Amino acid sequence: MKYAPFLNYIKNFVDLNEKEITFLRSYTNYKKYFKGQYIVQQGEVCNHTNFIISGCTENFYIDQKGQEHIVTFAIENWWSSDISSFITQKPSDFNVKCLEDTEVIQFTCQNQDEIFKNIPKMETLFRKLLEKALVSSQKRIVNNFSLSAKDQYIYFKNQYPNIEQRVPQYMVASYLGITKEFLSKIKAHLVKNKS
Amino acid sequence: MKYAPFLNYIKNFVDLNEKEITFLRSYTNYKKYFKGQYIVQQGEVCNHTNFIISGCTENFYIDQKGQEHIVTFAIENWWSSDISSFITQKPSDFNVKCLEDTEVIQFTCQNQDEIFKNIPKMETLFRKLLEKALVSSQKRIVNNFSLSAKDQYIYFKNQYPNIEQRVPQYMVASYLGITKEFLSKIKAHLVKNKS
DNA sequence: TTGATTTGTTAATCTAGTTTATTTTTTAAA
DNA sequence: TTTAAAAAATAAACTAGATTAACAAATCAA
Repeated sequence: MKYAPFLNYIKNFVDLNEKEITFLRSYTNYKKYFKGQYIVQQGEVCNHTNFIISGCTENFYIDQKGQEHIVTFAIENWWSSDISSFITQKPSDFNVKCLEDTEVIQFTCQNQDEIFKNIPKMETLFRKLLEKALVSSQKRIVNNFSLSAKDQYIYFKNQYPNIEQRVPQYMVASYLGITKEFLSKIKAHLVKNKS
Repeated sequence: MKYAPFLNYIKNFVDLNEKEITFLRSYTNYKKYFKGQYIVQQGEVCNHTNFIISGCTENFYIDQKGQEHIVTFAIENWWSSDISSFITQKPSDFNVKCLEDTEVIQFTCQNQDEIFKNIPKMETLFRKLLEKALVSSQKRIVNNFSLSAKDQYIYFKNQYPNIEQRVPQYMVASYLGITKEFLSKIKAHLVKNKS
C-alpha cells in the first residue's frame, strides 16, 4: 500500500490510533512525479510539504548571475519543500525538481493546520523535526566557516553516503558551493593520497 | 516588572489567560548575567533556553586551529541558547557569552515540555518560531553561496542595524566568516566609493 | 552504431580573501 | 591625566578556489 512507508515513518516517533490515521490520510494525498518534473518552481508558491516515499529531489535556485546553486537534496524518508514559501504562501525563491521518478505523500498549508489542530502529537513531531533541521542547517554554516572544500566534501560523503551515487558529480559540487573543476581536482588528490 | 517584556513579546503571537500566565511564570525564571559572563560553555550542557529582556550575547565556538567563530548575536526580544545541546542534553559545541550586562527569562528542557503540555498554544508559537529560524538559517547559507564578502556585510548591516554599533568590528568580521583585516579593507572601499 | 548531448578531467591563469607584520586610534583602568 | 591594553587600519606576500578553455568519457536517442 502506498501509504505504508509514510505511516511507518510516523510510527517511529508517535503512536496514532485508527481514527487519527484515517484523519491523517484524508488530509494528505499521494502523488507521483516523473524524473525532470518540477514540484515547485521559482516564482510560484510552494503549495505542499512533501514526504518522499521513493525517488530523489534537488532544491536549487538561480542567482543574479544566472548560476545554479543546489541548496539540498532529499531522498526516501526525507521531507522536501520550500518552507519559506510554504509558511508565508508567497512566491518561492527556489525550485524543487525530481532527479528520479519520485513518489510523495503531500499536504497543503491549510491541511497542515487541520492536522495539527486535530492531532497535537503531530505538531509536537513537527516541532522536533524543525529543531533537528535547524541544528543541521547551523552545522552546515559552521562547516562552511571551519572546513576546507576538501573536508566539506569528506563530511558530505559521510553524512549522505547514499546520495553521491545517485546524482552527477557537478551537482555535488554545486551543493558544496564549489566548481565542478575544483571538485574533480579534490577527488584526484584524494585518490592519489588515499585519504 | 521584570517579566513585562517577555509577556508583551508572547502577547504579539498568542493570547494567554491569567491562569496560563501564572503557569508560564512558575515554569520560567528571571536571571541577570554580567558582561563577560558565560551563559553556556563549550563542553557543558546547555540547560536553558533564554529570552533576552536586555543586553546582548554572542554564540561562538573555537575550532581545531584554535580560531574563534561567531555563529550568532542576540539582543533584546531574541532567543539565545544552543538548541542542539538543549534538545539532546549533550555537551555543547558552543559558548554563549554576554557582551553586555544581560537580563533573561529562561526555562529548562523539562519545563519547556511542561509548558507545551499545559499550554499547547505555546508549542504552536515555538513551532512557528523554529520555522522562521530555519528559513533565516537557510537564507544565510544561500547568501554564503551567492554574495561576495562585501555584499554579505551590506546585507548584515541592513538586517541587523542595531548590532554593529554595539559590538567591536572584529566580531562582525568573525560573524561574516572573514578576517578583521579584510572587513577593514571592505569598509575603506565602501567609504571611498560611497556605496 | 553512430552521432549528439551530458558528464568529467586537466592545466594555465587569475582573484577574492588570508596571513603576517607594523602602525595608529580608541578605550578603559588607576 | 597618564598609561596600558584593546581595537582598527594599512600594506605586502601568499593561497584556496574560480575561470577559461580544450579535451575525454560516458550515456542515450534513433
